[in-house]
Amino acid sequence: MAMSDTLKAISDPVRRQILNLLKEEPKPAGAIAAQFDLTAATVSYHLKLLKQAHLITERREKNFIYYDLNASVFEEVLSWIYSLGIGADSHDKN
Amino acid sequence: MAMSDTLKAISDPVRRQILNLLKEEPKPAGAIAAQFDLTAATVSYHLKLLKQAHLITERREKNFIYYDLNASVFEEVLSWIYSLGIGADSHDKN
DNA sequence: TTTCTAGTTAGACGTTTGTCTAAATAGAAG
DNA sequence: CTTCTATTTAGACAAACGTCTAACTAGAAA
Repeated sequence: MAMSDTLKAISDPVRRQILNLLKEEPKPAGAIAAQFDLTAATVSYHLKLLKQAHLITERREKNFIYYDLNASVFEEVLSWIYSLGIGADSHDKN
Repeated sequence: MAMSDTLKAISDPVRRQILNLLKEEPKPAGAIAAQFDLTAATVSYHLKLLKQAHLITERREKNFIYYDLNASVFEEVLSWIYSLGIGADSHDKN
């Protein structure tokens, strides 16, 4: 179930771009929405799906809701991809 | 465009299972379809999407069409995931 | 050439998805 | 308390998706 949710979540380009935006630091919903030619409601819908997939977490501060990336859920996806036998390229952290 | 196609393709559980089936060796469409409670037409539809995403290749032999896994297209996906800053776990080939 | 076999293509149909507008909520500020 | 700000929720809707049945195609076999 978990991996299915993760892959469904990142199958949409808007949601992938949201993750890219959160790579550096947490951002409030408004700042995220400002990067797209979409209504705040639509971006909120995408944030909800990312949250349900545990790819982001939220934290309230003043009037703002900050969203933060949680890339750890990708572990399962990586394991699956590698189980298929990936090419000889190196994607490790060294 | 390429990564989008890849992620869209693997967002469906049937298509992921097809890739799992092809991990060991190429298989004809009929043998693949036999693993699912779906019509041959439906499985053919999934094979077409996987083929368009270059996740599989096909080769005709006698009356059969053999499908073979091409996991190399995952490279781009892996690069993106790692660019998000993944956890400390090791997924390399050593 | 006719027929059989493996698989695809076409068309229909219900479900899911992504988007919008309008209304609602939570909390900050006055 | 009232109002303003940031964001979500509800409802509607078109487009995309996954599935089926029926018809078609490519090639093997007889």
